[in-house]
Amino acid sequence: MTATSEENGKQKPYDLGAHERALFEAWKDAGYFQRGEGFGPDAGRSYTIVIPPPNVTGVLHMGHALNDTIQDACIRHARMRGFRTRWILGTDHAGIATQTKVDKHLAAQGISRREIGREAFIAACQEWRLEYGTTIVNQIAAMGCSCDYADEQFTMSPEFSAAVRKLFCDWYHDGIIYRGKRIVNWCPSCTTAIADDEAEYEDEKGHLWHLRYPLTEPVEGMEYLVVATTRPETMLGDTGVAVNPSDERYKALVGKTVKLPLVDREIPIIADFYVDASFGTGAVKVTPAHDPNDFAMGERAGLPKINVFDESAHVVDGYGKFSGMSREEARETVVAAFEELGLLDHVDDHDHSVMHCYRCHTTLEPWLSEQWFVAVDSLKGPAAEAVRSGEITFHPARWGQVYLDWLENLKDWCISRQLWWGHRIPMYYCDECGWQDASVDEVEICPNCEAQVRQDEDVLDTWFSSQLWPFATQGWGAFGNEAPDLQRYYPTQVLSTARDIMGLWVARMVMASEYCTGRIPFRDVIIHPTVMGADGKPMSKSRGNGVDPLRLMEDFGADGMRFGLLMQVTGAQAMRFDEQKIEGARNFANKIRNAARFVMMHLDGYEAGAPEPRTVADRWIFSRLSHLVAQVDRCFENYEFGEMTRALYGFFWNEFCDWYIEFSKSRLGDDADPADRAACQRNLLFVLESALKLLHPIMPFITEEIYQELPEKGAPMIIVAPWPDAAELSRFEDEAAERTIEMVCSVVGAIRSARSRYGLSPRTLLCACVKTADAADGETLQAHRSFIVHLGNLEKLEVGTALEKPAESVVALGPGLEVYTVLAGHVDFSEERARMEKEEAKLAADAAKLEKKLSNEGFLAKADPAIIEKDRAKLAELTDKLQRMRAQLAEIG
RNA sequence: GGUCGCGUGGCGCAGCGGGAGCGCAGGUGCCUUACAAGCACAAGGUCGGGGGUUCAAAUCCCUCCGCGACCACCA
Repeated sequence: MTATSEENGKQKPYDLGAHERALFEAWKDAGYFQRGEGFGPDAGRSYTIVIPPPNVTGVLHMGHALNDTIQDACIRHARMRGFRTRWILGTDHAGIATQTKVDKHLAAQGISRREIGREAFIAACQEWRLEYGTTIVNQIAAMGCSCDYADEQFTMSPEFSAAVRKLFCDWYHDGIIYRGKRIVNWCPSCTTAIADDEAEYEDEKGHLWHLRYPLTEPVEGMEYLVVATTRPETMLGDTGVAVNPSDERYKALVGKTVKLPLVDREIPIIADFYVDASFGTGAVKVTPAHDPNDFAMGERAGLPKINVFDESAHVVDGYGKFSGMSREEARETVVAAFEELGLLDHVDDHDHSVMHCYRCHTTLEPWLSEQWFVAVDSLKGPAAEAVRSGEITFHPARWGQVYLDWLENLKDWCISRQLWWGHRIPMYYCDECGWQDASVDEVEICPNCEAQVRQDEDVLDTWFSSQLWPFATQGWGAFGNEAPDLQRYYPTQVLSTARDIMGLWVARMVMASEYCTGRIPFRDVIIHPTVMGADGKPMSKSRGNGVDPLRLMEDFGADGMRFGLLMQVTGAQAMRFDEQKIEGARNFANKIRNAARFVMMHLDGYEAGAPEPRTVADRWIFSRLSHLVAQVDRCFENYEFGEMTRALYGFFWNEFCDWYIEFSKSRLGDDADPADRAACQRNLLFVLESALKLLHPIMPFITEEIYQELPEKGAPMIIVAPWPDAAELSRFEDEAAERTIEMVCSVVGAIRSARSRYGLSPRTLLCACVKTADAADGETLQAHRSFIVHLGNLEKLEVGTALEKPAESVVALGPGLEVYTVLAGHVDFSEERARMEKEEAKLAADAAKLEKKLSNEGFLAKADPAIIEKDRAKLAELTDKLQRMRAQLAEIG
């Protein structure tokens, strides 16, 4: 929907890797992409998403890649939760974008649009659409997006056209659509009106010309009035000069007239509060036909509106030598003429912003013309209320205010475009009797006098049809609110989009939906951050900082790109694209594959059964899994995708792989207890399968691929496998187990650290002993000695409360325990001493800081007792550790 | 002009009132039979400047500086 112009080159469709393509086809063939029936307790609830329809001639860019990943994650999550899901896919005809492209294409063959005429041109557009329209849909498929490909929509399909005509007629008959002669932003190159939102401002260096306008009759000795303007050429259409009514300098002049030079027109001097007395000379030339503010002043003062430019911005007939000149020529000539007449007072440099066409970048001309408008006053109230009442929620929430501000400042919307590619305005006119009406059906004969009628030549703004997207895609045009799909799948749940079309599209959908269906179009609006280039600037061709998502998929896989993109999502308004993150995600996918391989290759003698925590390691990983599920659920609820990916990554890599799989190794060997091995196998599978499910919305391909290899599975494919139940898993939460594993890990870490400090190979077998202050801790460690022996690569491990420090050993202090690693012959005691002194100093400093805090009366009086208690415990631990460290130091002398 | 976002170790970011974290890059040691797209260990920051609120501030408020977006627009 946001414009991407890939110049007429045909984009090579992304070639899915063999695995990805096969999985995609399997999902599609099984019908999982189509309107789902749902399952489980939520089967009655619908979850619909409409894709922001990309331009039919567009190609996938990073914005789409991010946005479509977000939507696919949401819809896959909902599908696994058992909702009736539907992700509506389709493309936008993109009036001006497509027309420009086809125009260029024809021009390259020496064909002009005007020569071949409207019908032939539209046929050319259709041809173009058929040729290129599948490109972006295939690219979306390559990403693995689970859209309803079997029911692809198009904003100019017959069904959609019927909806567009219906709304136009309804609004016309309700008096919401009206025709008027107004100033519009006119593109002289595209020769069409452009909506305010479609105009782009660019700062330009310009001049402020000070022109003398001779008074018709001198007033109080004044012969002339000096006006300041940035656009001298428009003076040909001046019909007045305005000053501020409270401006003392000009009070005597109000009501008098000046003789407009060059055209010799006598025009009045009027007073209007719009004029800023402090700017320029305080006197403004008024050109109602070529400036929106002048138009307004002209209306107030009843000035005539004289159009001096034609549709291509050349001076119209009747202006002598100026006629036929372009804007630029006319400017030079007018200024020269003033200079010649001695009426050019002076010229200042002046920077100002100038409107340009968002399509072709031609400078826009404010131009008076007959156009169709939508009166927004009656529409904006309900649209604002929907957000104010919380019926529609923005994520992040602050965008709600931006939305409301946009509505607040909304002015009537110019919907007519002087293009050919688009929905032709369904207005019919009888030139014989003057009959005119809007009609849903085609009209050929005047119902009044039976003469031939003609249809309006203009087409509608593309956004006019886009605003119907959530419901016109569901049968509203043909069946109104009774449409079966509408009843089942409306309102939609989530709309995810970029912020630049918040007003243009989001707000208009709300207004249209409230009017047409009486309901909101969606409940949650996700405004995702803008993907910036590596330099922090918006991606653009001219900057050359763009990244092609197709290339990313080739290099890192669709899963890698998806996960890597979501990892970078923050609540901020922009994200700086970092390809290293995509690479990291690819590595993560590889890690998942390898972990799965490990689990699968240790299934000898596997027997199916329920997961059952048997060891503390089991209890620990189950507890961690339970927390993870709850966290991922929370992230989905709040649409926090960055946090979600970080949580999944951390769990899978740093907990499941780094520790749980390592713990498992000693339980899976030939000499292991068969009952424990069986439990371990089941538990590994259980955690793996759960993690795969949690990862599936983001990494659909690899998770499905592995799921298919699992020895048993609860669903034919993971895409419809039931989502892990946080409430059910919460019974596994086990703080004691988490603490125990923390202790075990810290002992292993102490041994590894000692080994590494002295440059010993991890293969060197060592002896260690752990002295605990608490007998229970000793027993716990004893119970897990195989883990410690295994991960610490020990040949001997002693645990006890009354152990002596072994000779030739180094020490590490933990809470209530001392880990001695024997490094016979390797220890450098001076180095060891230095290290321990450094640690002692740190402990002393930390303890002192805490002591100071705990002796602060204000703190004791006002702080949360739980905090105080925590700090006291912390201090006790630090003090204890400090004493033991000092004892250790004394011992080594 | 208005509104909003961002300034945290070399880089990209998380944390948003009570112990400064993650990823990448860089360092050291390892091809430990799931994974070198890997493993282990270690190093690295007075959280943009200043002021305020608080027992307590990276976290809240004000202000300044720097970067950026959006909306409006001055003839």
